[in-house]
Amino acid sequence: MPAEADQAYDPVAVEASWRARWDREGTNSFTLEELRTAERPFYNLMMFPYPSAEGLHVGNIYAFTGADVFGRFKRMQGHDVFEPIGFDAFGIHSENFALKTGVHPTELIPANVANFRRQLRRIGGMFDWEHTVDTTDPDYYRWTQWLFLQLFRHGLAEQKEAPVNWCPSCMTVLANEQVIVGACERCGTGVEQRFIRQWFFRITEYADRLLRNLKHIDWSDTTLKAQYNWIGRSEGAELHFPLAGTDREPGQGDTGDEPGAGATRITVFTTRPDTVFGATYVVLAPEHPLVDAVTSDECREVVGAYRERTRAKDLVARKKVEKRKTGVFTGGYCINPASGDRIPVWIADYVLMGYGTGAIMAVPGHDERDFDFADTYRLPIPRVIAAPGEGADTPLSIAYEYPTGTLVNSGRYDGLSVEEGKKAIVADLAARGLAEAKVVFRLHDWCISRQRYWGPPIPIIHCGECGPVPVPEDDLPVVLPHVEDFRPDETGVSPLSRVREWYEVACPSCGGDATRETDVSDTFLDSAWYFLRYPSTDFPDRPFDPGITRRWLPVDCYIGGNEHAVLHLLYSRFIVMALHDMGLLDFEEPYDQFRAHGLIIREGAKMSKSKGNVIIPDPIIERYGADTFRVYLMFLGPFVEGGDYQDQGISGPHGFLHRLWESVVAIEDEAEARDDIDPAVEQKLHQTIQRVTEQVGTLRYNTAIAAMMEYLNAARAGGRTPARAEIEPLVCLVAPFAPHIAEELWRRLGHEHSIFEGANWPSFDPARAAVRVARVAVQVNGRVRGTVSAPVGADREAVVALAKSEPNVARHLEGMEVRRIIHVPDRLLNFVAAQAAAVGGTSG
RNA sequence: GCCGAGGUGGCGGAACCGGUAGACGCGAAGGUCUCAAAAACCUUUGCCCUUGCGGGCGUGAGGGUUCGAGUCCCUCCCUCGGCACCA
Repeated sequence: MPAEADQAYDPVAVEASWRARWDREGTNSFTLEELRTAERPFYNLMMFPYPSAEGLHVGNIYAFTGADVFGRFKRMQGHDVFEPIGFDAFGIHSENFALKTGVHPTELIPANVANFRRQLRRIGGMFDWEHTVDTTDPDYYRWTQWLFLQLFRHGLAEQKEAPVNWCPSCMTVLANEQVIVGACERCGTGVEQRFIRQWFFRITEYADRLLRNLKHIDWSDTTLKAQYNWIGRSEGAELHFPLAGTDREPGQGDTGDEPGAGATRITVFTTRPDTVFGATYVVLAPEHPLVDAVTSDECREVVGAYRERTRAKDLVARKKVEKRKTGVFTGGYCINPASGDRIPVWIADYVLMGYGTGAIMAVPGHDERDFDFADTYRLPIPRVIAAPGEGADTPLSIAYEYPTGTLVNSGRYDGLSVEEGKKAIVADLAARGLAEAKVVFRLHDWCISRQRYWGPPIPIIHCGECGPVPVPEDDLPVVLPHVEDFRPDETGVSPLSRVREWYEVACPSCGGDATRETDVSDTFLDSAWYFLRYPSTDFPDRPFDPGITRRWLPVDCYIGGNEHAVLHLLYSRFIVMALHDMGLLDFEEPYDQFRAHGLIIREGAKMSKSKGNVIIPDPIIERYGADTFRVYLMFLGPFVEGGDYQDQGISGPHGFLHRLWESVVAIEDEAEARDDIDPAVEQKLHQTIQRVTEQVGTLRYNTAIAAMMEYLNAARAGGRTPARAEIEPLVCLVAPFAPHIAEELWRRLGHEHSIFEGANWPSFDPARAAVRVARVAVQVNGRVRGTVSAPVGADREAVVALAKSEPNVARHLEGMEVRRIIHVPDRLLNFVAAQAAAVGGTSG
């Protein structure tokens, strides 16, 4: 019946017609009723993209295809798979683009989103277009602002002073990525640090729980490790070093270590209190509040200059490792609480105010950075830990940092192990009020303030009388006002504060004159809860519906890039944990399973716009079709590791789909099943179903595709036409990878419904997959000398007999004495043999 | 510097739990079909020696354990990704 033209595989036509049918029939979308009643809900999430002007990047397509394959696979196994997509459209890139091209983000973003939607449809993702999210939509960010208010109410949002990168020429705050070797990326002016008041979420309160929960979530190993290291729990102690005056005036000791004039001691944090006898000086961060108090008059000028220089460094430079450490002596001294020695106080920019107490005790003998510093400034480097085989006087040529050994030069603690020393010293100092055991985390609080335009305004009103007052929830959203030119001006105030009718408001609490917060929030806040919104987009009056949320969350499978291994994933875990504690969610981890995918490179090189080697998907899809493109992307390497896109390689998958098409077309008109199923092909089919099922389930897509290719090759070997029962299951196996062609072939095989409606994933019969004859490798002294075929499970004697009758094996055993026989059933037989002893003499 | 991942044919990559290294695909060579081209199909393809049978070598380098190592252990080299001098 089909016309001649209908017989040839035309991917573009097939794909267009099936996309239309999916839309028409709502194949991939849920109604509210369906969301409420789905019996086997499976929430398949992927990281939503930033809709750039360049269009969908292959990296995005790679990630989405891999996630979509998994979703379709689950669906064919009978799950109700919800697979939403959205747009993470706020942020710095739109602002930059706008400043460069003059296109306002409010025009740019809708155009980009429209283009992304077109491209996303084209790649054949199973997206539910009835449930999408756009973070710049006031109907979305209204709830982002609501979320801020919940955190504020529960004491998890607070204002603190914090440093930012400031470009004095652009008069604006820069992100770390906008600072290029200490200069502004736009104008090249040197960047400096400024301290400004900003909003923080107190994620550190959750540090311990965020760390503990890592033990029971099913995530990629690398991602778990990254989170573990990022949170960075370290056990140690705070030690107090009483001030001891300057060179001129001796100090007097009392208590209290509050920063400022009255303070009389420096508190440091250390993980190695056992090395305290080796602390020969103390270093303060240049910003430390005690610097003024300890600095002597002689040193004041030098110290002031050094602090100036530090301030002039940008945040990126501060954190970079420099070989040569710098610092200056303050002229002040303090007392080592363990040894009682009077030791100098320095300041140096390798000590950061943001970590621990902003002060360290320097133990040059046992810390590499302190060693370098002491070496540079000729400070003493005593040894206080001896490794096995070393003594108290063994010279140190480098810092000995290993946490094992014995204490030396440490008074009455000599001879204790590192562990014992830690305990004893902290206990004794604590008894004298000079120490407390403490756990610190390297995780900082989450700064969500952005001094920018393109983001959701933070819903706070500042009132002279009442302080910061939350915007009443009924007044949400606080709509971002349209500012045509949001460039900063000489006034140095935020662009939002120039919109007076927006900026000036009555205080919701007292009614007096007040002003709105002009910072917008971090885009990481937008993405910290978007997965809660997707299934509830049908509800305009609540962020997430409790019933729907209970049915669909937590997310069953989340696939995304490891570039978000830390921040995004950690922040969303924190938000969910906080909402859980507020009683708004009944789970505390958002993602049951997370898998990080790899990166895709091209012809061995990283893709970048500047190199001009970026893959542009549209022409490839036009030429080969989305199905071929998808199969190729999944074939070129293990999904979790990424792979190398080689332009010519796509012809392999293309040919495969062609052959599959031809095999179906060759039999589609046949009335009923032919009877010529080849037993060998049948066996291979069952093996293939087994392999593909296992491998797709564990994201080993490349080998799953290889197995399918191998099977099709076998079914068509010698020009044979596969029978219907041989080819139909393959159509199903291919479907998650190449959904359009699978639908078309499924229809041609006589099925009315979509291949994705109903549990069409084929099952295999282990009995039919079982191998009956094994090929056993025969070795003589570990070298393969032949192969024999033996029935599966054949015993040692039988295999030995077969092996010995193999001529080449027999030849190698001639004149040898077999000492041992290793038999690995169904795999291998190894004769361990030596030259028979009897033969004397030599031979050439 | 630290953390993480990884080094296998001309190329991308396979290889269960230590058991025939190189599946699958690209590329290359030869062939079939065709007026021709494309597509498709068939054969060969790790390197070296050999007409053939067969043999030797071979998974970044060097050692080790083992009947047997791409896989386990030690030392070293290189590549990629991430980063925060975190005390």
